[in-house]
Amino acid sequence: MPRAKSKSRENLLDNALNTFWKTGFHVVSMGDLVRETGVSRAGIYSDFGGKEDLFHACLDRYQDTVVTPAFAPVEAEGAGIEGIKAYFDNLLARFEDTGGFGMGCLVGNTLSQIPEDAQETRQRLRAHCDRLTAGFHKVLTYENGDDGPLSVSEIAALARYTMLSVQGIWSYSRLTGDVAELRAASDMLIAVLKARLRGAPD
Amino acid sequence: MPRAKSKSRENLLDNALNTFWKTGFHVVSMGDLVRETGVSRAGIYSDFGGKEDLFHACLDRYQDTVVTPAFAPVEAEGAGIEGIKAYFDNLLARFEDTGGFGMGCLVGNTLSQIPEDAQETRQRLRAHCDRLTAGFHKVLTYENGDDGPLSVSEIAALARYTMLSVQGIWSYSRLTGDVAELRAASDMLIAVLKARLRGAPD
DNA sequence: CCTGCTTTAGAATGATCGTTCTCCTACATC
DNA sequence: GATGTAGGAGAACGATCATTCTAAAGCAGG
Repeated sequence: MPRAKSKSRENLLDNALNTFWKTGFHVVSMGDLVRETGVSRAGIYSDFGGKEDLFHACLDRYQDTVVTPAFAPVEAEGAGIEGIKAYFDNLLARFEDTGGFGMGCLVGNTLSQIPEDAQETRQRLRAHCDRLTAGFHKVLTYENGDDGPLSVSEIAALARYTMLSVQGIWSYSRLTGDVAELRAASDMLIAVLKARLRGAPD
Repeated sequence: MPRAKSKSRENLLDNALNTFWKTGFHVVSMGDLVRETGVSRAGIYSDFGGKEDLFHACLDRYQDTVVTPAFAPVEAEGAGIEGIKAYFDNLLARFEDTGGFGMGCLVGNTLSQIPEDAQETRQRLRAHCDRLTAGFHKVLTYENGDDGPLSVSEIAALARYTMLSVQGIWSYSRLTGDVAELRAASDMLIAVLKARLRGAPD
C-alpha cells in the first residue's frame, strides 16, 4: 500500500501559487520554490515536469481555489448586481488581508509578461477572461430582464468592459496600499452598471 | 573636439525601450539588448550604469516619446471629453500598427512584475498613474464647469476610475488581436464619462 | 603615416539559472 | 529489528545571466 503524501506535498501547489503570484514566473527561481514550499527539488520535479508545468498547474489551481470562491456570487444561479458587489467585496477583503501592497490578479500579472509564443499559457489567460466576462454577461442579462434597456450586443460589450475594468483595478492594487482607492473604483463600476441597466442615455 | 555620438547610439534608448516593452525587464537579457540596439556591451555600460539603470532611463524615455504625444490631447489647455477620445484613438492606432497582439502599456506591464522593494521603479510607475489621473481630472473639471453635477471628490474618484479602466484596456490588448474589442471598451468608457457629466443618478 | 580617442567584437568571470543526480534519512510494513 | 520505499538535502552539470576586461578596428586632426 502506497504511503500517504507528506504534509508539505499537500500544500506544494498553494505555496508555489503564492510565490508565483507575488512577483511572476520569471522572477521566481526553483530555489525560491524549494524554500517557499518546503518540498525538495526532486519532489517538485517528480510531481510536476518542471518549472513551467508547475506554473501551469498553479494557474489551474488559481482558478479552483481563488477565482471560483471569490467569483461564486456572480456565477450563482439567479445572481444579480449584488453578486458582482459581493465579488468585489471578496477581492477587497483579500487585499486588506495582505496589508501593504496587493498582489493583483495572477492572470493579469502573467498577461503583462507573456511572450508572444507562449500559447499554452495564453490559452489559460484567455479562458480566465472569458470566464469573468461570461459571469458578468449572465448577471447583466438577468438584471436586464425581458424588456430592459440593453440589447444583447450592448450586454456583451458591457460585460467585457466590466472584466477589463476589474483587471485594471487589481493591477493598480499592486501600486497602492490604500483600500479606499480600490473601493471607490469598485463602487464607481457598480454605479456605472446600475445606471446603464436603468437606461442611461449615450 | 569630441566626436559626435555614433548613429546607433542615438537610437539606443528607443530600441531598448521597445525591447523591454515587449516582454518585460526580467525576460530581456543584455545579449538581447546588444542585438536589438546594435550597440556593444561596453557602449551600453558606458552610457548607462547597467541593465537596471538603462531600464529606468527607458521608463523616462517612455514618458517623453510615448505618453506625452499620445496624452497631449488630454493635457492640452482647455481640453474636453474629445481630448480623451483623441487619446484613446492614438492608443488604438498604435495597437493597429503592431498587428496581432498589442504590447500594452510599459508602466502597466512593469507594475505586474515589480518586487515589493523596487522603490525607485515603483516611484516612476506611481508618477505615471498620477499623471494620467491628473489629466483626466483636469478634463472632467473643465467639462463639469461651475455648476455641473459632479463634486470635487466625485471628479477625483471618476478621474482615478478612468485611469484604472484605461490600464485594464491596455493590459487586455496583450491578449487579443481584435481592435474592435478595444474600441468597444474605449467607447463604453467615453459614454460612461459623458453620462456622469450629464448627471446620471446613482 | 602617425597619434589619440571612441567604439567595437568578443573572451573571461563569477553568479545564478533549471535540471538531474546521488546519498541519506524517515517511516510503513513485516 | 530488518526491509523496502518515499522524500529530503544538497552536490553536480551545462546553460545563461550581468558585468568586466582585452584587443583591435574606425576615424579625426597633425
